[in-house]
Amino acid sequence: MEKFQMLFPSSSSSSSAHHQYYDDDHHHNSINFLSSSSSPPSSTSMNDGPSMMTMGSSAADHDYHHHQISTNNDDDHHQEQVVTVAMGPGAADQGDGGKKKKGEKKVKKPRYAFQTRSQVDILDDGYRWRKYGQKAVKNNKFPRSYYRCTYQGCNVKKQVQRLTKDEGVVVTTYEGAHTHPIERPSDNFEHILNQMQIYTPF
DNA sequence: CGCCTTTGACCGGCGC
DNA sequence: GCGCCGGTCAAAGGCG
Repeated sequence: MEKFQMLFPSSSSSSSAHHQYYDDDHHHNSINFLSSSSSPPSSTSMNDGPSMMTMGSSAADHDYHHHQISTNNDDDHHQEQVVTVAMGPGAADQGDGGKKKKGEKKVKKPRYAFQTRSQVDILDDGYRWRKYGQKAVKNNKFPRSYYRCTYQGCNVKKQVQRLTKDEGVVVTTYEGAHTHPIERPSDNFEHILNQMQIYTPF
């Protein structure tokens, strides 16, 4: 998959983005915002990379944690304000997303990944998610969780995984884009997500 | 009672 | 062809 590093619009200068990342597989027009020298992308394949995150609803409500976006690269810096975003070609999901009906070729769906520093795995983005799986990940002691948006007709999926090396870092990978309004207004994390979508060439 | 998590089984792709 | 591996299904139970 392709990965890009993007700096969240923390407010001020967004101009200094020079991309040092590249997209692995397919280069489609995507965005890479990189700020400051961040580390190299997750070195290897997706094994250590993406994980699933939950944006669940009820669980996270009671106690909020502030998640700050940061970069991790399991090596050096784990406290930058950079987000790694993987973006693919536009859309993806809904029409055939991952499921192929007879004779259809599988289509790669774009994935959007970012890392956050948070004590809880579950970030609430305002959508409702239902967990449908959990698997152990190689090289990681923490399992990866798989979630799906419960909105009817919305096939957006999400994965969340915590890094072994830096327990404070949670990697969230989204697959597809929501085509319906957010069900529950939450904190401004939602806005960040929205901006990501704006940047996306859909 | 409805919605959600849990968990092992299952499946398709890929490498050997 | 077999086994690994990442991803998904579905039954059963939990919780508000």
